Order: sequence, then C-alpha cells, then structure tokens
Amino acid sequence: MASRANLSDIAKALGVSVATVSNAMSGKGRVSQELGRAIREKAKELGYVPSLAGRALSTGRSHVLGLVLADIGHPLFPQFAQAIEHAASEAGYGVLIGDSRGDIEAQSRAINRLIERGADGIVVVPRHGTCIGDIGRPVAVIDSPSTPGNTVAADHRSGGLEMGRHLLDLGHRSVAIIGLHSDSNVQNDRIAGIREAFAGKGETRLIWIGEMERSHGSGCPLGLVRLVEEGVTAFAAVSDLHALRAITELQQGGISIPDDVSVTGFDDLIWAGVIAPSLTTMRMDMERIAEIAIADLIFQIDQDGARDASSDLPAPEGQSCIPMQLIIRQSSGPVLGRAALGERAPVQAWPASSTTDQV
Amino acid sequence: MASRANLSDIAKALGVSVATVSNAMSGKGRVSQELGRAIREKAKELGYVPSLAGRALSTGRSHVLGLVLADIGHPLFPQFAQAIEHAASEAGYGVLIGDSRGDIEAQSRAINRLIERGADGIVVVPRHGTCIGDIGRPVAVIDSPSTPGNTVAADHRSGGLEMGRHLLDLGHRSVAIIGLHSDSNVQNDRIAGIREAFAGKGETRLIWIGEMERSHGSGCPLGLVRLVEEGVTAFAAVSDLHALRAITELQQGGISIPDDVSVTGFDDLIWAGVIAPSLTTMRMDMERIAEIAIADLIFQIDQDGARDASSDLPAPEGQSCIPMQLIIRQSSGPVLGRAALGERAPVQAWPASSTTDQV
DNA sequence: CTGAAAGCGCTTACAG
DNA sequence: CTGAAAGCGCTTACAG
Repeated sequence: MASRANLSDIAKALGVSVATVSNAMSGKGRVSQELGRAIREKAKELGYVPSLAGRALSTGRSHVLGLVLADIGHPLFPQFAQAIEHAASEAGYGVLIGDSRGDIEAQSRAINRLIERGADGIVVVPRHGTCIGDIGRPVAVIDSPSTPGNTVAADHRSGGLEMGRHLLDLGHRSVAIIGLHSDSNVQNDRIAGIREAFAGKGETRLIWIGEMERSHGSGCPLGLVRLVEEGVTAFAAVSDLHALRAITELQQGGISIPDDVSVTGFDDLIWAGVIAPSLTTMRMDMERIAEIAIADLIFQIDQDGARDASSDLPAPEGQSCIPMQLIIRQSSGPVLGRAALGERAPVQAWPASSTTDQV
Repeated sequence: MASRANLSDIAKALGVSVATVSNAMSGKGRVSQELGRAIREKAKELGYVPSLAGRALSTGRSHVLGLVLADIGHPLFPQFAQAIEHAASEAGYGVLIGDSRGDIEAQSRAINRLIERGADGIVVVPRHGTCIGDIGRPVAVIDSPSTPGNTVAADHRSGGLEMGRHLLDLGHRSVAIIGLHSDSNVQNDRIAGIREAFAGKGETRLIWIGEMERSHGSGCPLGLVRLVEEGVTAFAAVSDLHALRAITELQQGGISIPDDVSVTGFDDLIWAGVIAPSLTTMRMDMERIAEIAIADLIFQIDQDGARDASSDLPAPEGQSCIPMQLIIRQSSGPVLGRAALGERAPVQAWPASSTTDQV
C-alpha cells in the first residue's frame, strides 16, 4: 500500500508543476480546461486526498472549529452537537469538542485547549452565570438574547410568553414555574416570558430546584402535590428535565395529567414525545441557531485574515434571536370542565414507596 | 498584537538554533540543563504555543482522533463524548466529532470525512446492525463483546444477568423484557442475560418497540397494563428510555411502581435518578471503556508509525469486556407482601386523556 | 496559461 | 551538547 498520493505525485505523473496541480485542484489560478480536467482525473485515479496539515500550515487556517459546552453531559448537548456539526461540515469545517464538565474555570481551560489545537474559532454555549471574554480568536456565543456578547440564541423570552399564553388559553390562572438555577439567563428569560403572559391575568409562583436541593439533597421531592392542593393547576418547567420530574412526582402522588393539572417543559428532549402523557414543550430551532453561529464565526475568521487587505465582506445579516416552536402534546389540557379541586376526591394518597435510594 | 511566537522567534531571541529549541521543548535531543531552562523560560515569556499544524506536517500525526456515533442525537452520546474526550485529552489528543444521523451509509461517509480531516484514528460506536470494515486507519469499535471486531465494550450480557437476578431476588417470576431493535447486538446481549437469569426460574416475554411502532405508529401505547393484568410483575427495559416510557404508561394506567410492578432500565441516563420513582438501572463504566478504546487506538497508531522499525510495543493488556454496575433505586421493589393482582382492586381505569398529539 | 521558488512551523537524522 | 539542512504537503505571489 503506497502511502497517500500528494500533489507532487500528481505533478510528476503528468509532467507538470505542483503549483499548477494545486491551482487546478483549488480552481483558483487559471488553468486550461484540458489540463485541469487531466489533473483532476489523475488525482481521482491516484486517490488523492489533500493534506489538511499541509494546507493549514501554509494558509494559517485549520478549518477546524471548537465546540465548548459547559457540560457535554447535558441532555441538550446532542441537539447542539448535531446541529453544529452539520452546519460546520456544510461549510467545510470540522468540529473539535471541548468539555468543562460544568466547572466554571475548566470552561476557559477547555477553550484554550481547543485554541492550542489550532481551532480557527470557537462556538461556546456558556455555563449559566458565566461570561466569555476576549479569547484572542473568533468566538460565537450561544446563550440568550439578553446576555451581553451573545451571538445568536433562541428567543427564550418569547418562548416563555407563548407558553404562558398557551396555558392561559387553556384556562389556567395559577401556574407554578419550575426553574433550576437563578443565575441562568436562559432560564430567567423563559420565566420572564411566562410571567409576562400571566401578568394581570393569573398568578405565578416560582420554584428553584437548585435551592431546594441545596437544603434537602439532590432528587428530593419538590412538594408539588401540596401546590396542587393549594390551587395550582399548571406547572411550567423551564426544561423538559424538570417537567419530567414534575410529571412523575405528580403521577406518583395520584394526580392525573392533564386531567387534574397540566405540565409543560422546554427543549423537546428526545423522550418528550414518548412518555405518557407526552410532553407539551417549546423547541429551539437548533439548525438555524447553528447555521447562524457558524456563519458568524466564519465571517470573523475571514475578516481576521483580510484585516490588512481592505476587503470588507458584508457581515452576515443578523437575526440573532430565533423564534421557538410550541409543541403541544398531551401533558397540557384545558382546565375547563374540570371540577374545582375541592369537588374531586381528596388527593389520593398513593402508598409511598418505602424502598430507598441505594447504590 | 504580534502574531504567535514560534520556535524561530525563541531561537533568535536566544541566539541558538531552532533545532535546539525544538529539542529543548520536546525533551528529546539532549540539551544542556541551563540552555534547556533558558529556552523554556523564553518560550513562556513569549507565550509560545506550538503549532500543531507544523508538527502534524513533519510527523505525519495530527494528534486528533475522530469519534463517530451512529446518531449523536442519542441520549447516550453525552456520556460517550464526555468519557472519550477526557481520555483522549489526557493522552494529548483532540476529538473531532462525526455524525451519521442514524443513517447506515452516512456512517461510512462520516468516518471518511474524519479521516480526510486527518484524524489519526477513529472511535466508532456503530449503529445497531452494522459492522465496521477496514478503513485503512486505526479504529476502535465500541459495540458489544459478542460483535466481531469489537475492541472494548460493557459486558452487556452479564449486566442483563445481574439485572435478571435482581428481579428474581425481589421475588418476580414473570417479567416482560422491552427492547427496541432486534438487530442490536447490545440489546440482544442484555436480553440474553436477563433470560439466562430467569431460565428455569420464571417466565420472560419480549416486546420489541420497533415492531410495534412500525404497525401502530411512533409513540403508540405498548399495552403494558394488559400485561400486568396477565400476571407480569416486572418490566425490564434494555434502555432507560424505554423504561421511562413504561413507567409513565403504567403510572398513567393507574399502576403504582414499585408497589404493583417493578420497572428497570439500562444506561443510567441523566434523569434516571430524579424521576419518581427513581429508576433502577445498569450503568456502563464509560471512563474505563473510553480509556481502553483510546489506549488501543493510540497503540495502533504508534505501531503504524513503527511498522518498519522493529520496535514492537507490547499491546495494551486487554480486558475488553467491562463489568456494568447495578444501580438500585426506587422503581424496583419486592413482589413479596404484595397481594396477588386479583386481590387488589381491578386496575383502575384512569380517565384517558382525550387530547391528541399535535404540532 | 504554466512553473520555479519561497515559505508556513516543526522534526529529525546527521555532522561537528 | 549544538547546529545546518532537508523535508513534511501545501499555497501564493511573481515571472515567464
């Protein structure tokens, strides 16, 4: 097995110069029709695959992008990774992954590692409560429209607004909003949207799971059944993950969804459609977000290269706040026709499990 | 802002040759203590970051690995990606991701794209029902020990066996096993293990979700309540995803878990611990699997380079079948003390939701 | 339209 | 212990 053919092999085989071969392959220098064809033919015949290392060295561009997520263990990571990989790949870029395992300073280290590896630019989905400073290289931040320095993101606030209206339309007037971290811009935007919808039309209360778990341990019950007894008819979680937790806690408490209460989530995680009841949720348009992030990044990269030259490319026209899509499934239903909670049998005390959590 | 310093800058600043600087930085050639120290100092002072492209070009090694998953939309992807990224990064390698979106031939294309991008080797988690042929470059396959060509994998069969025994120990004698695709080696291994445990001690039946959905549409009910009426007391899903579906379908059908029936899963997906009841499951040791896969890959890569030289490194000693870990949570409990289903009130017909699935 | 040459930043025998 | 030189595979002005 000969090792991979290179430009020089092709040049030799055809008795031309490597410069000409290079030009023919890239279509840049003007090469005659016939020679060009012959070269490309020979290239194919020899199974020529350009060496990215060689190209990178001479152009100063690796054509590799870095993707840094705060925590690639997060269930949303697959959606991001898939969309970014696709958009990057379409643009001729590879995607290197970096992980900060949710650690706040490992995030910068991850970014640096990718830069050292030669990434031309980085896409960052920052950890809640962190900002991305100047990293000396093009960067696209996907966080929330309310975050300074944000490049592109879903319109979380409008998403919340629409979700709130959906519940309102169903007749709900008392909703409990379930969030995780109060320093997450994304979550706060979603919450603000929901509240805006209910402003003057119903009451909202807010549960931060993070705080509850700090006091009562991770996986602790959220006391949702109690809230139902107090009149809450809908639970709007800012993530499907929390909605799932709510659904199972409520169902285990003998509360039927959506007949007794409605539950909604955010993000349309992969299992959202197959649980029972299937989950009403709000989906980001990852494809568009990824496309825009990548386009922005590549624009920055090209600008960098052309800084001295006066070629000012037009900046990609920039919608940076992408609408979300409401996906109505079974977990949210009308409050109408449902008797006030009082009329219904008292919340059934389902026998609590006595098995405890052990590993 | 000067552009990045390189070896030559350091050499010039110190009046030595780049060869010496290179040797000092890599610690290979013998360089005097003092000169070495001075060079490293100056390097740090100048903020020297080695150019991977330069190194790659001269060594023929990119120090980048490719990670190809059949479908990076899969909820297990985060665990894989995190573990692989970590192991690779420890070994000085970056990780490029490739996606085949579950498509069977896109898988080979994804692999090829990564190779063209210069990956020194590829880690593949193949789609169920596919095999990875020779790709002309080192490859590590993570599938199942029963798969020919498998490099390393969790011991799915023993995992199934242990899960079966767990249910048996709890007193279950009739279990329904829930799988998705009958051409998945991983699933078949898990199923075989569960059945082995029950052989001669209880009865098992098997549900393939994939087949049901082909007839009745995706997200269709699995008819589990009916099975409970027929005497099934435990549902052993080969993935948490299916266990979740089972739990919610059963709970919505008014069946209590684990008081009426037990449900178990596989993989310990991120939400497994926080749903109610929390899910008993079987976890792969991703860290070890990733370490071994990466070690094997790097060994192959080094061998490749040393092929002509007679330096035969010892192959990494190879446990390739990694034990899984049973995680007992609330969703599985004793069948003891539980009245035979007949004694309990007839399965309560929870009012079915009339809302339909709409987007 | 085509080619000779220099250079991207590094490593690696080989001399000294 | 140190350095001059060649080479990895490509691209890019610049000549011809």
